[in-house]
Amino acid sequence: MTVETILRDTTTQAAQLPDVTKMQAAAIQASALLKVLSHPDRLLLLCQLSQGEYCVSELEVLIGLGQPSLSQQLGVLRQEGLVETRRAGKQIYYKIISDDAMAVLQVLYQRFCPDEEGVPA
Amino acid sequence: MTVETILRDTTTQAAQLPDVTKMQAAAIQASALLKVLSHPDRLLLLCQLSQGEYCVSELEVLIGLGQPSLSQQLGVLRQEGLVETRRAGKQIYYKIISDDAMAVLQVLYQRFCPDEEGVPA
DNA sequence: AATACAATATATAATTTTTTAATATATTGA
DNA sequence: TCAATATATTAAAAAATTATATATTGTATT
Repeated sequence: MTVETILRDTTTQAAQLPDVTKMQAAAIQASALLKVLSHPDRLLLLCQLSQGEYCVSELEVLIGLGQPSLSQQLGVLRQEGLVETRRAGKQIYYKIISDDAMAVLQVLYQRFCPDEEGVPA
Repeated sequence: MTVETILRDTTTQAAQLPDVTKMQAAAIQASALLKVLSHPDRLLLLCQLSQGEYCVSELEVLIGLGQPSLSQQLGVLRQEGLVETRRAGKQIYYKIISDDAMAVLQVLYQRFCPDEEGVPA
């Protein structure tokens, strides 16, 4: 089956698709973001950070990762431009600065973190 | 810094977070989905499939992947339960059956595929 | 029914990349 | 000098990539 056959066939939506080159460029960008998120520890880190700023030692306790591993994963998030740091004395605080990441996190939260009723008083 | 210190500190939101175990389980599930999506060819395939059903030979032309590689990536999508197949004669048609995947794709589309004005007549 | 071809899937293997994890060391600030 | 964090190193393991070959299933033809 040739491209022409497909494009000629008005019963498919192929003729109305955005052109493949642009889609490829977008797919490369998007998949790079997803790759960063597709790691359980990093994703958990971002979930935590989606709720506010935390310093490394707090994250270490909350996530349960050793310090070097944690710093390494935070380094990945920094390199990819998903988070930003702020120093306060000895501590370094991290927060999310990527809207794209936040948008994906929100969908994941809706889909994978079912609302639970708070424990009634 | 201890867990107790963090949880005692009402200035953080830590005390109100869902417990870490549940978050971890969700993170593992979610990151598994993201991992499947975090591959440019597979993501492009899913973008295409988000617009309807296509058979392998159509995808081969549209995505520009060789047949064995394409079948292999489709196999990954099948194994992960993201797509379903239907045989029609010699062709095998694929479509997306994962709502989770569709939800993520939709966000990606909004974020990475800027609306273009259609070519005016 | 026997043959041949088309569409798709699977297997194999070689190569290269990534990941992971542990340990050590460096940097910066109090 | 200690606490908090980052970086470097390295060994080991796991994954991805690509190419090629082969198997399966269905259709068409004789």
